[in-house]
Amino acid sequence: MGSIGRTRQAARTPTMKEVARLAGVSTATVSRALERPELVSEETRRKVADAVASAGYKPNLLARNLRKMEARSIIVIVPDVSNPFFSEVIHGIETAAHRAGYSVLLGNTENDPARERAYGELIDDRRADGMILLNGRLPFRTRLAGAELPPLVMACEYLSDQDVPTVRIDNIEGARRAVMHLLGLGHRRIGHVTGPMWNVLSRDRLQGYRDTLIDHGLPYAEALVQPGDFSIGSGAAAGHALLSLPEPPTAIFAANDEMAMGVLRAARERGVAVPEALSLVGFDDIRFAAYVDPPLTTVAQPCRRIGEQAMAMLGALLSSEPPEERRVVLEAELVVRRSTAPAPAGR
Amino acid sequence: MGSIGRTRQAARTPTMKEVARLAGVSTATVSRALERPELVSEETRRKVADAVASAGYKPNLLARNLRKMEARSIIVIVPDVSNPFFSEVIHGIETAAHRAGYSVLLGNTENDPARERAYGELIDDRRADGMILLNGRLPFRTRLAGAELPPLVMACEYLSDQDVPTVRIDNIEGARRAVMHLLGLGHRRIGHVTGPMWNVLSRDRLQGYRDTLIDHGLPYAEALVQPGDFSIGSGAAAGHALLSLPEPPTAIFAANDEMAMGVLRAARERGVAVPEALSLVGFDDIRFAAYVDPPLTTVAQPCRRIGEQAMAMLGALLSSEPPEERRVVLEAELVVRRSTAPAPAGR
DNA sequence: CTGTTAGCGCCTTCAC
DNA sequence: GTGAAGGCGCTAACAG
Repeated sequence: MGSIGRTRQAARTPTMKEVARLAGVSTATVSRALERPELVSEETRRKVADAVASAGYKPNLLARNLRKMEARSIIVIVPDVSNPFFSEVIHGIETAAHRAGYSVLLGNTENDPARERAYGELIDDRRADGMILLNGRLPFRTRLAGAELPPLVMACEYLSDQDVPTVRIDNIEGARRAVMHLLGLGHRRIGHVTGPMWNVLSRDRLQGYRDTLIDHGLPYAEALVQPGDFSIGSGAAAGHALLSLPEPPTAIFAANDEMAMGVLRAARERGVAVPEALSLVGFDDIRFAAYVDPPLTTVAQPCRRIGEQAMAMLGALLSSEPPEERRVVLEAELVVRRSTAPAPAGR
Repeated sequence: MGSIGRTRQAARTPTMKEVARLAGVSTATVSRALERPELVSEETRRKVADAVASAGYKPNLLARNLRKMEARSIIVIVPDVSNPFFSEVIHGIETAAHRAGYSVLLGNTENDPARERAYGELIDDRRADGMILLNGRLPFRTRLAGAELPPLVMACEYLSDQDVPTVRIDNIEGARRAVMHLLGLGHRRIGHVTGPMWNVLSRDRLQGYRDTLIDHGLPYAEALVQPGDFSIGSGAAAGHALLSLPEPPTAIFAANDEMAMGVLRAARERGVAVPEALSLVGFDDIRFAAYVDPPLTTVAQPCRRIGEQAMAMLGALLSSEPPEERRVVLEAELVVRRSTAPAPAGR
């Protein structure tokens, strides 16, 4: 096609060739002047800079990426961006990625394995160099062994049967701290609202709950453990179930903050005062945990830091530095607010 | 370099050329078989499909994107992903983008103009085809006129002095509905907590508040209007200020839900019962508005739909269809919960 | 220090 | 219906 057919649209956007012409050098030199100026003489560097400015040139990253065979972006696979816990982690990832010169692609999956896989393929497609998983399932159809795995880091969740680089907290220990706090306040009948049992985090928190009770010579009573699914509604249902027991618990540990809020609602609906008649501990410390009434005592996950560290680890993987550790476990701290109080004297 | 030097790494990932060889056709044919199968004979199509399968071939989108000069991705510029309101909108955007075959790049800016610009440049860089803005400032150094604007849609916010495609609600009307509700309950002293005044949405909501009062023959009293910045803390401060007035309001309309929660806290701290002694209306209807105590009456923005529509509009822009309308205004509905009640009889 | 050359992997006329 | 050829814009050897 001759210059006649060229549309205004296409004519816009100067290319490196034009900059080279303007500066009176070769494109190779322009390229160098831009990416490794130390290889270019002071003077040439200036000529190029001027040409770039006067042409309003911006390198075409599509071309650069093809040439270098890298996308300079990573994909974050997450069940639900609008979940306050995940969005905090993503915030951390984004910060670290930006710092490292990577863009963040968002893959919201609603827990649909098909969508997980679709996003996982972005790596084969070469549109993403690496991937951070905020859920506990690898997004591949076939079971890959360690060496075949693409650059990938799991954040929050983890896999016990595979060696996948991971950043998370110790959920068993977190749960232990929650229960210890309640025991320290004199509670002996402590209920638990679990997350979904297909989730490792739920299982770990349950285990932390049970182990701590047993370690302290208390019985593990199935009746005091109600299943939930991390939603507020499920927490409310579980709360009602526990509070209508013949001998209701004086304290409840919920496996996340949303469910704790549900329990709170159930307690209110039944006229059970928190913390006077019922102490309540959540998990995660999402943004609103401090603003319910009463403010929620909870096990705080360092969400942002988890995100930042996960990205840092992925960055190391991508530059094929051996990441210093493939399994980082951060501290989760109990934040005591006003939803917990000493056990009622009666019992 | 000969085949000797080829690393295992590079050898992996079959290219279209190899598929062509396997199928005994040209690369052009493979390309066609993949993208426009109707141009290829039944039989060739099958041969190609077989070759693709046996080679485990996946097209390299980096190359495709360069060739077609499009990135198939859009960038979402947002002040804070972990803000529950924004994350809902993003959720909607992501859903629509996925459906339309676009990837979503996340640009979190913390309201830093430099970062806004950095992300805005992704379009010049050709790493993004279009952009959705969740804040009210164009991310360009120079003031661009209409025709020069890249494909861009503003969601939630808008610019009054420029013709930028926009999806949002009518904030003046939303505020009016909030105040009408309070008036209908018999309140006559109604306070308002504003958002930051550099924000159009804040100004609109304030205007809706004032206009409605005046339309109903009530005075607009500066003392009843307290500035906030959309944060819970600022809401609490404003709440204290309003409640310590000689003649405190019997109702408060806060320009967003977080600030309403802050007011709620202030009321609690001062022993003012909500809704008995103080009615409270928020704005946005974020996820947790329904779960504070008492559940918050609020003006609900259709966050997801705003996101989806914004992406739909951007999609139209990108395929250079003339979008049907460049300014969509969605309905915001008042959701009445339990934080509002008839005005105390006394006054 | 700089220019020449040769593609990255794909798509798209243009002929046949 | 198919193949040959050219090139998207850039960078990485390799000479000079």
